[in-house]
Amino acid sequence: MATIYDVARSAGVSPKTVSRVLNGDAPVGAATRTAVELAMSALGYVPSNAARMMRSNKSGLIGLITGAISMSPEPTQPAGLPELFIVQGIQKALANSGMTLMIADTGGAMNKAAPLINTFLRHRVEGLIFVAEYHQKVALPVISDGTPMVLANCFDDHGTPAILPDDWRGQHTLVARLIQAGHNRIAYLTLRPEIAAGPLRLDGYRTALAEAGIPYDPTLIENCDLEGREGESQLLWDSIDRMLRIAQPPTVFCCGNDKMALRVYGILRSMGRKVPTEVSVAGYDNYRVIAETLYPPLTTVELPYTAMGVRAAQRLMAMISGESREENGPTMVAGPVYWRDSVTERASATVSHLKTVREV
Amino acid sequence: MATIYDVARSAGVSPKTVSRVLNGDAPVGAATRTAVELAMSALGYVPSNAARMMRSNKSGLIGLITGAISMSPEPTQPAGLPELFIVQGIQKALANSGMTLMIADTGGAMNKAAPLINTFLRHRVEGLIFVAEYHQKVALPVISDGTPMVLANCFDDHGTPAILPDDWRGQHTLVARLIQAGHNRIAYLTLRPEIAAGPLRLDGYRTALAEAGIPYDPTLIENCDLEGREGESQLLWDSIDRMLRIAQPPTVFCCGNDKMALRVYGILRSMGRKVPTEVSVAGYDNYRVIAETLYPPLTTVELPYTAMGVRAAQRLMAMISGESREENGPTMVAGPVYWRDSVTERASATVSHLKTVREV
DNA sequence: CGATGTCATGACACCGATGTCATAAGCCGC
DNA sequence: GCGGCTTATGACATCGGTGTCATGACATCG
Repeated sequence: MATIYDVARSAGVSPKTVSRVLNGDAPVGAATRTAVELAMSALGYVPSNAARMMRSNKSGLIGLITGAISMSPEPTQPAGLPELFIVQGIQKALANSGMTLMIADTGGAMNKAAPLINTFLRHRVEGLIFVAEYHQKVALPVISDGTPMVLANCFDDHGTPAILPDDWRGQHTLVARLIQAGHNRIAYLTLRPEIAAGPLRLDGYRTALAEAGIPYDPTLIENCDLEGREGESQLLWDSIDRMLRIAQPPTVFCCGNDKMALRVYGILRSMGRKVPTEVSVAGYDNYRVIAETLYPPLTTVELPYTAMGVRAAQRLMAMISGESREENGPTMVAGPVYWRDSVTERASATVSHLKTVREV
Repeated sequence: MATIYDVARSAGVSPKTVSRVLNGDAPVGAATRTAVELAMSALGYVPSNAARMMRSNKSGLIGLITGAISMSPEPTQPAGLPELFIVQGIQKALANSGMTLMIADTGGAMNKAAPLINTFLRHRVEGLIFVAEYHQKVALPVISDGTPMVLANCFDDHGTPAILPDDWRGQHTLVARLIQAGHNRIAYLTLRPEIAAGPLRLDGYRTALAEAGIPYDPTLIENCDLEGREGESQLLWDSIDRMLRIAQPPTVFCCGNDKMALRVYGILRSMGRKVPTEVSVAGYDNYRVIAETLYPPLTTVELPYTAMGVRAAQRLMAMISGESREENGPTMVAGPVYWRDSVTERASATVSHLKTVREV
């Protein structure tokens, strides 16, 4: 690999002059400049970032640690997708910053995070982002030197800046709109409560009901999330069957996520119930492969992964530039409701203008 | 950030001795060693990769370029997933090599590949991998210096080493098994022919039929892939409706991909046909979110993305170590058929031992 | 006991850029 | 014609590690 000295010799100038042509930080004579540029392209010269970094102490690198590029233990899960979208957002926000993103993977094992952080520190990254697969609490080793770090889709005990989805608001908005559309018997097939999002969303659901003066009915709630284990379809079938038999059956099923909604479609149809004319269905995640491919398309709440990535990158850049080194507290990012055809509007509801709502 | 000189001064030794403790490349006295280690942890010393690289000219970096971390123009597509799996495979294969993976994204625009390659070259990556979203031909700028490169899920005109899915073999194996299971009227709802995989798979289908002595019937073929545009569901409905009305209707629908199969499930059920007792369905991709979530689970062919990633990394490592600098020609990777409950076994077929075949 | 070898350690140069300072040429105003 | 200024360029030190070689203290061997 050619060096700046090779170029200098070939062009008959000093290395420093070549450096000046490269960086344009001082005037260079026109003839000299072209001679240098010629030599550079003739030799296929590419400057070494390592050498540049030695002097400037600026690496131009951002380290990103994620757990889901590697295979998840449960292949049924839409593993990796959330993180992928978050990474997309980060890429997007970083694209024009001149920073290069370095991505490493924990291989699913949290204990690999420490060595990865170390690798990044050796490369003198100017900032670190840790992305989690789902909204959760994490325990990362403390970074002793001052390298700024941001958590995305997770939080810790040390008050590290975090970007989180606003699960409460998402569910609340969805349920409020369902009510607005004339539904008042709203079943909720929930995620398991151990997931951080579970209780938050349930609370959003209850608050929306309460605000509309609709009593909370535990009969319409069922945890149908078995963490991917067998029997989920059966559990769903039984729950739906039970709820449809009660005196005032639900007119809409809110599902913990879109994948559950996909199953609910199949179950309702196998039961001979038409979606959405007889029963409405709503999901959560706006997992597009499912939500837009299903017929009818699924009403759901977007988990604003891309937006979270953008925010994470922006917050990190602010910390790097020293603007807001210690502006603590998590940033909550709410996602819009995507109103599609899986939910009917019932008598006396006048919300036709809500068709396919997109607020980004 | 503490340097090796700080550590040396703090431990009362020379920098070179600290270096020896770090690398263990020469004997160091026990007392000296502990003194150095103490000083290192007290100062929170992290060696600089840049400085190390200056001398050794070994970066320990592998550059990975992908187009699908960024948002695809058509959000309905299962964008990014294939590349994600390929990247998983690459990570897996590289995990124990001591190499660090640097991932960059073209943002979907191919013309951004050149500057990204340049960034990588500045970082003196020891190898490059380019990953494409689907099996296709690409035109990348030639790398003038000797940095080895491997293409994954794509190929070019220069004979750059490439890792490709064996689409012909995949479809061939699936259809051969369908025949073995007693089906001889096999409909094929194809991908659009512009996609590299399209013609390859169709040829695999025809060859399998021919080998079994089953005549090829164009009535059973229809291109139902509108590239994500509107009307795909309608087109599918019409095609299926037409095929089910012909004299000898198909007993199984082979779909160009699993997403199409998801739609076909819905259409068949809306038509009142039971899957799989009345009609069987098969997909392609083993897109697990769909294939395993559907009821009944979908028989499909795996696109061996992870395996392709592993192969790509292995081939690159071989090139880096100089073993097979110029072993040209693409590497074809075949994926197994996942035999699930969406296909019935018909009279006189004795293939019960094939239930859930997994060959990895 | 002197020759040889191993162990433990340090001095110094070097990798490839860039910051600092010096220098020489050309131009201006007085 | 001289001081002062800008322009164009180069010499040299420096960043933080590591390779090479030298050195001194012991241990071993014939």
